[in-house]
Amino acid sequence: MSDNPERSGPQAPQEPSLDEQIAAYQREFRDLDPQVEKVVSALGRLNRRMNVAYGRQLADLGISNAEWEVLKTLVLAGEPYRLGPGELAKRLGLTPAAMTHRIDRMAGEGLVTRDRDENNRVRVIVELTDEGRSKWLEAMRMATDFEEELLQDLTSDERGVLGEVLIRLLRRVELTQPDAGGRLTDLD
Amino acid sequence: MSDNPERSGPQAPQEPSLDEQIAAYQREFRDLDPQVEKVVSALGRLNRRMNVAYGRQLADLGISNAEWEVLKTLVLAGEPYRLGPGELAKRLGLTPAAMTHRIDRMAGEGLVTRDRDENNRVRVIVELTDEGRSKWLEAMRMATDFEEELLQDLTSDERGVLGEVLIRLLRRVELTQPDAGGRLTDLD
DNA sequence: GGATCGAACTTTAGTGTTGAAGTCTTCAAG
DNA sequence: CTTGAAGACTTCAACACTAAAGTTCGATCC
Repeated sequence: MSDNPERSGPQAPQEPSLDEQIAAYQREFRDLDPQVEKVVSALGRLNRRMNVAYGRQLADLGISNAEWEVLKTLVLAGEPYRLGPGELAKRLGLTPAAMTHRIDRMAGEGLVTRDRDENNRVRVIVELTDEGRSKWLEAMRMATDFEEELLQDLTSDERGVLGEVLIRLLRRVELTQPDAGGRLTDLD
Repeated sequence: MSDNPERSGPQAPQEPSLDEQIAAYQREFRDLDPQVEKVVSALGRLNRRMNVAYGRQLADLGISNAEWEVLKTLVLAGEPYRLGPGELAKRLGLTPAAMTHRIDRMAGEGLVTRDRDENNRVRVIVELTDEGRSKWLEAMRMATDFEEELLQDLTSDERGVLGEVLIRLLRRVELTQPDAGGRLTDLD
């Protein structure tokens, strides 16, 4: 029972402590495995906190979480950092309509350009600008610094094990919930 | 660099495999620790997948992720399952305005009631109905079944360790990002 | 070579959220 | 008692997203 993760909004929710919450669940719902609940709750809570943190840092750079996602996707596509709106929408899990508007904004801010494909005038090509790429770089530096800091208390062994366990869980979810064609889907 | 978690929407994004993604990041960004990146990416991806799964199951019950959050919060408040809109908004991390509308809907669906406090007519009391409570119960059963299934490949030891590690990370985030008054904030 | 189908994107209508302004009640002064 | 100030919620305007309808270009068929 994880909270809605889509909220990387302004303020973090003010919630009871994890232990209090689990105790409350046990009170209201008899057959609850506290160990499972602890893992699931911590996972969700951690994620929400991290997203609030990312959102703040990105805001300092003058970009939104949504824009950051688009920049990331274009960079991951590799040189020459071009994708069509439809492809972007698919990779981001958005509708094409939402993509149109998001690209409008980002083109207005100079983060990307939007042009007709000369070879096929139905298609549109979205391309990262130099400014977009350097914003991505700045954001990436902030993100990796934050992530290093987050994991600083874990030994290298612990990090390795944690990564492996999470990937096992990810595989399990993808088995249970065949969404994305069976590939391990993105996360960062 | 986690994706925006607030999207528990309809379709999961179609992303490259985790390994492909990390390889691409290393190509574009030299000083990246693959181990850290793996943990962070898996964490975010897992969370998004889980939220899509929750969203689907809740949709089968006829409630949205947003409604589920409200039901959870009221149940966690304990008997008599009453809270004001302001308090609900705080616990859910929403603005009071959003809360007003959400309560409108849910009251219309019979999941909660909304009444003026007789002792202080400025205040409003939102109370879970029997229907709301039973929806919560159904959802809770589905959620816990899903969570058991998710963790089925992990031994009890592994679950315990995973929970502890996640809580350490949660503490670290809360140190770094003083949002919620220093308490371990909610997650499920 | 004109009609039809399909693909790729945009536009429109409806929903949900935020931030700011507004309303109503209570409490405290004068 | 009436004025002022604060608190709790609601309303309003703006924005972002979804689902569905619309537009435009390209390819295929006859």
